[in-house]
Amino acid sequence: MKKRVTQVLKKHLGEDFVLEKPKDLSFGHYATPIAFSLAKVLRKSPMVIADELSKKFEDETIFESVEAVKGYLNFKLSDEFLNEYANFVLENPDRFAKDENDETILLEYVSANPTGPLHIGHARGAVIGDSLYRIGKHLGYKITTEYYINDAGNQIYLLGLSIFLAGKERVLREEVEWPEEFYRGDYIVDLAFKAAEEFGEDIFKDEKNIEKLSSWGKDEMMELIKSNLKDVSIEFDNFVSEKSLYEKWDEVFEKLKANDAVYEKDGKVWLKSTLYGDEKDRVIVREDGRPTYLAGDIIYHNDKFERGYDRYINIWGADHHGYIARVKAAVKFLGYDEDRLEIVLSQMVSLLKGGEPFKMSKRAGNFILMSDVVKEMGADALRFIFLSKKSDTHLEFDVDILKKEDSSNPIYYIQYAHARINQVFEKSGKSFADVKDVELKNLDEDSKNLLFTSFLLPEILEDAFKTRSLQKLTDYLKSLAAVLHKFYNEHRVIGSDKENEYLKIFAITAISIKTGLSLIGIEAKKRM
RNA sequence: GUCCCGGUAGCUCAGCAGGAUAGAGCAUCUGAUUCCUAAUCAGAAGGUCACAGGUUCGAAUCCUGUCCGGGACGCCA
Repeated sequence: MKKRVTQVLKKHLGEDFVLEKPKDLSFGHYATPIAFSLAKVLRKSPMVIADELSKKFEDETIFESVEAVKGYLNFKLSDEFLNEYANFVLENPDRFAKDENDETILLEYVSANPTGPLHIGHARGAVIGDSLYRIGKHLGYKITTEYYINDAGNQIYLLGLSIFLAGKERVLREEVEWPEEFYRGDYIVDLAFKAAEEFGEDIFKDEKNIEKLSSWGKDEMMELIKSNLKDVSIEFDNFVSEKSLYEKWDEVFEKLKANDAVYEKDGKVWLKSTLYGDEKDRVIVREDGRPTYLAGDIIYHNDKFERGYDRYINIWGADHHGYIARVKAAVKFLGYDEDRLEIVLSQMVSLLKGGEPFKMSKRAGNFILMSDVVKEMGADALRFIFLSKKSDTHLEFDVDILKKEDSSNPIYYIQYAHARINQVFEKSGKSFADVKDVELKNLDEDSKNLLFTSFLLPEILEDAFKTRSLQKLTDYLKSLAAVLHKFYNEHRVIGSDKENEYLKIFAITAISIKTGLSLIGIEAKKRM
């Protein structure tokens, strides 16, 4: 809809104008303050300019009126246009708000260490990533999702060691001296018992088995993580193992050397990341020859760029923000355009329950488990709350409030709007198809408003995706539901002389809500 | 000390590629149901947009500085 309007405006106003939605719909459906910016150039008052410009639109059937008000140019869409667009949506409900884009995107998210279950912080990134994927795909982008498994390095050894020691202590009932660093939490003990079942208790007698337990434990944890994700309807296209990438280390290292990106000092190899805006140079190979974590990420990003996507999006926890500069520097050293790599940060989450801090799970070693929260409030509510706030700001919420089944819970509010429409259709004995060909004309303001608001989905999606601001979609769904509820309270549908017109508009609204909800991973209910 | 995020209604937050009277939900108060689900709606009340300068016809929005809160500043991942 916005595209059509933009096209018509370009014809008369040129390329350069800002199209906005007036705060008050009574001004019009769209507006532009172009006269203000032209005022300086033309040395005329904005009012006069707007007045002159408005006359240019007299022959456009898409608008019912184009008015100049206090320097603004306000556009009201015509019934003719709205009806035509409504027909288009009802003919192709599955294609509503779909678009075509050639851009290919590699979206990496979650990528939590396979050393324990997912916690609430991971969940936020997971939900944002998944919804970005759903929306992007709907808009036609070719998106691949990927999970980077940190299965190399010290933390995997620590996992194996923790299981080993827990086995000694709890299965073999031996005295154990715990090191300073290890994974706590009852899930480690569970793993120890499971390992005893699978390999026999003797596995805890020889330290040589730690490696085996590491690898086995990592696989167990990946399965657990996948099932945590599945509980909120998230699946990945690819899983990439850090360990397997090291085969390419020599090759990548040569490339860095060839591009004069590294030097040796104190027996270590450093990346000259300072040259590209990092605070200091970073070690990528230690004195003992073991590559650092950054080395793995360099290989990984080299691998990503070799696969030739147009754009790379990483969703990271905000505690990694200091890491951005060095990875971008590495990408540049590898000869790729670092602007194609975009990092979306997901900030910290604080949870309350009944006004008190949400209890941390002893099972997880004092983290708030994603699975506990899902159990507490349900996947839909969790998804919704995470998506309704900007990703890069702190978020605090109370699970008890999101659990209530009334207006304080936006999900029920939206679901109820969708259910109401379906119940009206059911009561009327008609289907969407029955009202498809009804002509909408002489629409009253309320009808027009509901129809227009329902039509906004495509432009909202585009805006939300391009700015990576998914709260725009949840906000929109709330406001669309509000317009529907208001309409419902003020107009009787069944039995009115406009029954079929109203039903047709309701059908459009339902399609918009259902489509919007599906893109944030929530199924629209037909009855509540 | 450096960097990142934030400071908008009692609470949780939108708005911030400058634009019409700063919004929503919750909480508080008042009202609406013989009628398609009241899981709803209508209305009231609630604001020095942290502070101070600057740019502009116009600033919550952009720039500078200050204050306050959170986070990051590993050869951990």
